[in-house]
Amino acid sequence: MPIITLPDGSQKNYSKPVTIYEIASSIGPGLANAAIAGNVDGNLIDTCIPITKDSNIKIITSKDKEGIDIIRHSFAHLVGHAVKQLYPDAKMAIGPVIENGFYYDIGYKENFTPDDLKNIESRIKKLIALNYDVEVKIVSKDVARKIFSDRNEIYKVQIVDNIPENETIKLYKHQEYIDMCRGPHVPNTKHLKSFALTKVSGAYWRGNSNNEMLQRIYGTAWGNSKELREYIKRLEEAEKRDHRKLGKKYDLFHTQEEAPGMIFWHPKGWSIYQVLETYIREILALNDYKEIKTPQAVDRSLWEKSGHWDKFKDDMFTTNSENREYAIKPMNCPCHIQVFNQGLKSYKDLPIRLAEFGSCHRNEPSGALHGLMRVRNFVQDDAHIFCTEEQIQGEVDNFIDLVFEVYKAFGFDSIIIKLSTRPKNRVGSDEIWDKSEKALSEALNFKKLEWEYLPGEGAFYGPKIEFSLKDSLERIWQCGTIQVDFSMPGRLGASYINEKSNKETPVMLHRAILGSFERFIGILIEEYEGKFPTWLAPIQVAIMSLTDRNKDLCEDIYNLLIKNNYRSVLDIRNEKIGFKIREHTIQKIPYMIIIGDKEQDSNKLSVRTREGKDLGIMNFKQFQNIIDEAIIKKSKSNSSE
RNA sequence: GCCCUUGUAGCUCAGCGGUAGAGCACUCCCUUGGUAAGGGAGAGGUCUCGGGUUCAAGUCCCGACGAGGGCACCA
Repeated sequence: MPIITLPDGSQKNYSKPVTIYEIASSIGPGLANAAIAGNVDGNLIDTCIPITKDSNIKIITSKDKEGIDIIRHSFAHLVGHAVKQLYPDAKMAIGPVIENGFYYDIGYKENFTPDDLKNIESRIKKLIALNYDVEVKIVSKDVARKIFSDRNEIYKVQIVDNIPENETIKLYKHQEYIDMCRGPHVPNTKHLKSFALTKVSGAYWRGNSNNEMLQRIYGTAWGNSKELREYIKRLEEAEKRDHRKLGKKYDLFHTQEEAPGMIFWHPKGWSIYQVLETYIREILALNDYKEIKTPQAVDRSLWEKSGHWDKFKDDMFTTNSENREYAIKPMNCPCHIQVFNQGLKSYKDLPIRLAEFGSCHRNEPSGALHGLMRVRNFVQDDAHIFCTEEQIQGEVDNFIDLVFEVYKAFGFDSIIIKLSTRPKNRVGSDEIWDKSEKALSEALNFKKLEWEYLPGEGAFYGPKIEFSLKDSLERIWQCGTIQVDFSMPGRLGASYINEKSNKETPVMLHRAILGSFERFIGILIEEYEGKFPTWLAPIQVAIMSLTDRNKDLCEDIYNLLIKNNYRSVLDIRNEKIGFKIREHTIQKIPYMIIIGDKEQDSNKLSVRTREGKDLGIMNFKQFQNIIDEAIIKKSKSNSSE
């Protein structure tokens, strides 16, 4: 005889098993009508499943986060219902919930187009309007297999076959359509209102590119139409921050057909790049790194020894000269070991930290290229630390601090940390991998950081910690990294003399703070929406004349600015001051100096910020104090705010 | 690499079988104006490239290349 405890602590006694729907009805018809599912002692269940024992329950509606996810999941089933009506030969595979929506993977003889999407969408609307009940049925594996094989649902049969033998299967019946799911699902399609099918794409069955490609239909769904509108609005706003759009708008860089995946940096974009490089160079010096420079193309024999030729031959650009084959370097590590190998090293020399702003080329698949984020030629703020085993922990600790220090300077607060462990395709013994993975996980735990494992995603020579950042559309990009490598130094003959006068192989730590300059700048553009903090801004000051009478003084001040290393632009065009201010504001130039007769007579400057704030009239020295403070603070907004 | 979409003036886009269009930017002229767009005139395009269909192709079809969204990949 179940005693049901509600979230407010009140209890209800039932003389027989009771369903969520019945409990909701006993509270009120409104709640019964809104009930999507129930949370029973932490587990979500359908509204029609009888509760047999004493439980704490909560009625889930579309106002709950879980409710929205259930709605999204049920929408996936509706895609199935609609698709099977329109395309009876379609074979449904999987239809999970994702962030903000859902998708369904479908096998079909033809590929779906946006027109198909429209048809499916309008059919879904018709089905919703029927307000039909969704029926739940719990069956055995054998029954489920029979149902799906009778219906020629080959993917569902495969999924059934992968479910453990003694488990039961829940079927959800949407009129003539039957789907399989852990559930719960909405009890009636009346709960399904605000949705849109957003895109079609191909997706490999079971995520394996050796398998056939299925059609994936993506959708978004929300508790009400307001939430849906807000979501679409958010997407549109995010798209405006796209670094590829802003790169054009602010004249930072471009790409063109002749060099896919490689960047033509324009003066303004290159200015950002150089400020970053200078900053990182300061950081390296403060942390006892030595900067080096190594060759761009190296004979294939070195890549054979390092293991790259074996693992990444097709992903390297190669070139020939006088019967020798060279690879354009895809990484700097083998070259750094060559530098280390020059001259005999003592344990007293370690750790040796060799840094390079190394330009690397990787022949990435064409479909992977993405603006500045994924390119074929990029420059890493790369370094390799040669050390003893005992020194690993300390070096990793210090590096993690360094990454946080640098990311903080850019205002990044949500850094995603993952530890990628041994992949299938790897070099080195299991013992070495155990040791390397442990070193990294212990360092993370020591720092009390939130992180998670990424099994099998490590580099072929060692595990890695990844520090990732999100772009404006919430896509995650790996930036910083530190990787433990017990293999490559040995393969390439690196050694030092230890305390007992014996030759020993050093451990090598691969590490990068920004990752690639290209990707990091891409993230920065989106993070700042083109409104770069003064220290990074490609143009820091615009100086403009009010009338032609003020041109000469403007030129003088412009020269004074550039002699003091302020990145400046002179605007003495015959245009109204409002027009000039508008243009430079749109270009997000932090400071604007206006010179008219008033300023000329008093030998002062009128200063305005890109935020529209009038800083008033001041002399050059006073302006310098203001801008210097902003530059030193690296702050996101002008110091005047 | 795979699936869908897409490629017109410097930029953003319209045109979708019948002599290439708009806005902004650009050039010139007038205007010298005090804090987010003053006015006028002009110049600017083998419509990504290569085939094909047609009396006629940015416009329809095929292919290549690039780009966008996914998938796979990401040392």
